[in-house]
Amino acid sequence: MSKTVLPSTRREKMEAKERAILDAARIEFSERGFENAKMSAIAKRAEVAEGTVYLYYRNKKELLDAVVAQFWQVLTQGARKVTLDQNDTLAKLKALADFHLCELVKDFDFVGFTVRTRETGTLDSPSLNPIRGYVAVFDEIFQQGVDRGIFQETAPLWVIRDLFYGTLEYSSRTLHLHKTRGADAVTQHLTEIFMTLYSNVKTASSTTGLERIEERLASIETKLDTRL
Amino acid sequence: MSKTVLPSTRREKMEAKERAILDAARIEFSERGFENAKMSAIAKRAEVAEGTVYLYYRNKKELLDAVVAQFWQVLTQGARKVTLDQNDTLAKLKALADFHLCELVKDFDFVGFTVRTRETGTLDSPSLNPIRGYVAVFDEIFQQGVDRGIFQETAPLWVIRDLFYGTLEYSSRTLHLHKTRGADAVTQHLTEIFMTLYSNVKTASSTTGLERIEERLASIETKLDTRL
DNA sequence: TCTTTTTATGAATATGACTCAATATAAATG
DNA sequence: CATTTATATTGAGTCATATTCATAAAAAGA
Repeated sequence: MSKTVLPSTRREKMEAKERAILDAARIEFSERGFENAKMSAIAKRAEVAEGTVYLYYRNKKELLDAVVAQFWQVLTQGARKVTLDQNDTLAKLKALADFHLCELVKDFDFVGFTVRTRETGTLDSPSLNPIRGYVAVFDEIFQQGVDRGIFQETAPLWVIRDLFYGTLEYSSRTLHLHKTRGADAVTQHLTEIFMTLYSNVKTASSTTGLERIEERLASIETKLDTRL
Repeated sequence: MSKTVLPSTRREKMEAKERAILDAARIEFSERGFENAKMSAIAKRAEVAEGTVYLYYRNKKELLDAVVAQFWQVLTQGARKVTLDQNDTLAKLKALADFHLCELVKDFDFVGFTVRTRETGTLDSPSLNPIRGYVAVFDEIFQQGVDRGIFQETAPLWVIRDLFYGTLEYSSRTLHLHKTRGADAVTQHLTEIFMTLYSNVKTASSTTGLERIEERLASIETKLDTRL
């Protein structure tokens, strides 16, 4: 029985060391980029010998993969959290878009790392799974919208998903280069697209168009009134 | 005067050598990727000594930059050609989208190379200019649409541009991984977006004034809601 | 032809990822 | 607790390859 109780000490030590290496690698990679990051520097930062790194990660590339995987896992947690705070499906999407764009601009380098990871990875390489988990967040929200009857799939889901993430990823580059511009405009626009393109609210009520317009105008008026 | 007439021989020789190196590099890079490409192999392919390469390009990275720049230049030519064949603005956009997506899937590696190039490049690094020239193709077409009165800028141009290229680039990855899926669905969908979102053709469809008003109201509402 | 300048060469250097025989540490055993 | 066995760590050494530089070849000029 001791085998299952005590080994924790030893295993814990190793796990701590693995974490230390991973953390050191994350810092080194994002500070210097992949090419310029030195394994020796990572080892020193993690306070282990150079050879030790290779006991935990087969090579530099695999170490990068692990760092990237961790990045997407953390991002997924954040996305889930931000998303749960919203009730409305559209608000969830907006929140996800804002979060995603903000994080990508902040940790811009990791997008590049991810591309590099993708280059060599096969279809079901473990390093790609965390990204799968991340994109699934969008899929779930959109699916929920379809279930609730407020969205309709006017195109294959993957097409819509690529529109969403593609726009955000590309915009993050632009925003990263031209720091002045606002991220709001992007997510705002994206939200509008989802409203006008996939929304299915025609059947929502049996009231006439005129009444609906009057209702909305009244709502807008009060909102504007309270604002000023 | 001989200085301006005869030097052509010498200069031409050098230019030919430079081209040979660039061509060799393009082949080597796309066959093996950046990391695995060997400078010695490039030199051998170009039939020059290893040191000669460094007379024309400061280092491996700069050689890659040159290859990437050439790639986008060629792409720009292709895009211009494909685009000029169309009269209708929307047809131009569709043609550009089809071309872009097709080329990106075909020469998928170069997208990765470009990211690598972007990583180290500053805002006006020469390696980024060819990409500028490329995205300008879209800008011109869209602007033309605005001028002709069939498009309206419901968002800043850069936002719309990023939607366009972002969607296509991201989709090219998906298509590259899952070869089975159709690229048509993507460009088709994108075209629809441009039709419904930016189109300004009052007479085109059977939409009533009521529906249009509702759409505008909806747009105003999201703007207000998401502002909070 | 001889001199000077430019261009090309590839052996030598430098760097950094990766290996492995030697060593230290921990667990198991008696 | 001493001893054996298993596991983990070390860092000096190997190897591959990008980059340099003294030297040579080629071209231009006189």
